[in-house]
Amino acid sequence: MSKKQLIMEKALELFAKQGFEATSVQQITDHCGISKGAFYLSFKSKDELIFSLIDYFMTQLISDIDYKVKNTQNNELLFTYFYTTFQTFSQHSDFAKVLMKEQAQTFHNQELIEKMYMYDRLVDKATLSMVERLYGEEIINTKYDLVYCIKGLMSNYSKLMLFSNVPLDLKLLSESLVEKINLLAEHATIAFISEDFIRSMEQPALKEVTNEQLLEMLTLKIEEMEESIEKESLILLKQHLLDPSLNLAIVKGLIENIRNHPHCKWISYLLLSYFNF
Amino acid sequence: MSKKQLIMEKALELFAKQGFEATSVQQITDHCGISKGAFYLSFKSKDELIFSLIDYFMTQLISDIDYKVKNTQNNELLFTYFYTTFQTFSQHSDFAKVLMKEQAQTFHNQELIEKMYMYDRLVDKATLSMVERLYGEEIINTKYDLVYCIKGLMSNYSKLMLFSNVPLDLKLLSESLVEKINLLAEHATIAFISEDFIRSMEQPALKEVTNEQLLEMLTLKIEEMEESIEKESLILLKQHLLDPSLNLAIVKGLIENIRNHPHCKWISYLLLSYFNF
DNA sequence: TTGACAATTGACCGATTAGTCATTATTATA
DNA sequence: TATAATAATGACTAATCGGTCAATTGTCAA
Repeated sequence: MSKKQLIMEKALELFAKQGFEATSVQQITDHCGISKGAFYLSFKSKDELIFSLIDYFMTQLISDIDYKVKNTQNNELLFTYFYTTFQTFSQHSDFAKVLMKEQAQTFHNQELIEKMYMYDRLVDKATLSMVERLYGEEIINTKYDLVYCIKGLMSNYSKLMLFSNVPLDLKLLSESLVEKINLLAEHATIAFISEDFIRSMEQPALKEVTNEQLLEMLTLKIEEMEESIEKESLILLKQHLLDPSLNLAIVKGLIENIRNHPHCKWISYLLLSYFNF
Repeated sequence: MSKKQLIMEKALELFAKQGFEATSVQQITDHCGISKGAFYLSFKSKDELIFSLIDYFMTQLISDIDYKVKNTQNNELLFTYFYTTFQTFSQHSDFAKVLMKEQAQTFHNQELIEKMYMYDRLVDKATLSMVERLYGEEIINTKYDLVYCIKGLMSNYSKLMLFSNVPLDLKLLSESLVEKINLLAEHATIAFISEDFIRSMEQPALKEVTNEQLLEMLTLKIEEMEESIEKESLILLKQHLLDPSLNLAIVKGLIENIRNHPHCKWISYLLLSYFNF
């Protein structure tokens, strides 16, 4: 076994127990029986290690799911989907635990968050195409909800599987979920998640906007606006960004002034999030 | 506002954004505009702060849910359950985010993990009693699965609500979940989670609260409260605990008086279960 | 056996953390 | 106004972190 693999295996055990942030490089190297320096011969940083782990397992998981979805008869498809996923989680329970623990944006590395988000979307995509193939036109309104139900049930039962130490009957579990999802697909009528909603979520998450960016946008906007309360408000807001002197309540009011102007919606949205309103 | 409250509010904002571990005490005090020393005048450690936050919100949430479950007509119960929970999450979205982020055993403080586990079990308990009341004998085999489905769907849709920045139609969301759960309750036949399984997972949850504990809590609460109907009610309840003399109806009324005071939710929940209401 | 090179080590570094405490500022009282 | 009591401060400590690198050990052809 290469040193890299050794580190990945041993580190995964610790991450599953304690979480990524809570595990130090020293602990990992102790657990491997190597020195700290040796760690950095295999990985250039601790981030690169978790990056490798997530890439290694997620590519496998997603290609597995995708292959199964594409190459299974309809009558067995849903069962296969659940069963293989649960089996994979069961076989690689340490990784699954890490995934569960770190799912909610625990990482500080922006690149890693984006990677996780991308993998999540890929799973969604495979699930959606399965749902569409299985139920066709009859669930055209509720298909996104169906995907979210599958996700919700899977993640909750996975938690049960991973964090209870009782060995579970994964076939029975998968069958019970198949029954549930079939029921929902055939009889549920109220759609909550619409196509539009999905599209609005798909846009890249807003990065924290900087003072400089806001100033630049304000300057441009002020130039293009005609004399009005809105323009006056923008000017005051710009001055406040350059030299903060206004009461927060006043700032909020100024943003409120421009919030409904058709050309200022975006900038007011950014200002609101900049000032944490 | 007391300094303690200020710290709790400001810290919650940061925890929601960055997570508990990733937020330093220095950041919190900067955000409050106070010194680091001042923080330790209000809380004896960073752990005590997150402890207080979780206690403060979870006691409210659980007593709210419990009360709703006990005091809503069957035909509206499930909707009310979903709607109030989503509304609470929406109103206290920072706390809900912290809850989501830290749900998977991220904490290192053992006491805190146990506390979270206890609260989780209490929610399960309230949900189970709702399910039993709604569907009675017909779901006797699948009731635990039903509870887990409710949890899974709720947590997944809550994530959607909290981390998408689009305002959502919570009534529609609740209605769609009501439909789904009704379908599962009425038609699902395959049970995965058995009574035995639950029992094997069970560790001591809420111990029966004693007269002495209640007296102590009441004494503390009475001290910190301002003159009001609520305080008067607490004093009468304390006297009744020391020397039972009041009619049960009066006791129930007194508890009702304090039930909606934000600082009395937990104690009223404990009183209700103590008197078997 | 030697010497050149590669692999490995762990003491060390700067940064950051939770938490402390002598000092200073503020408020209440006489 | 003077004095005591209380509140607040921020420089400081000890510990831990990820990451580095001069020094040491191991390997193997000559």
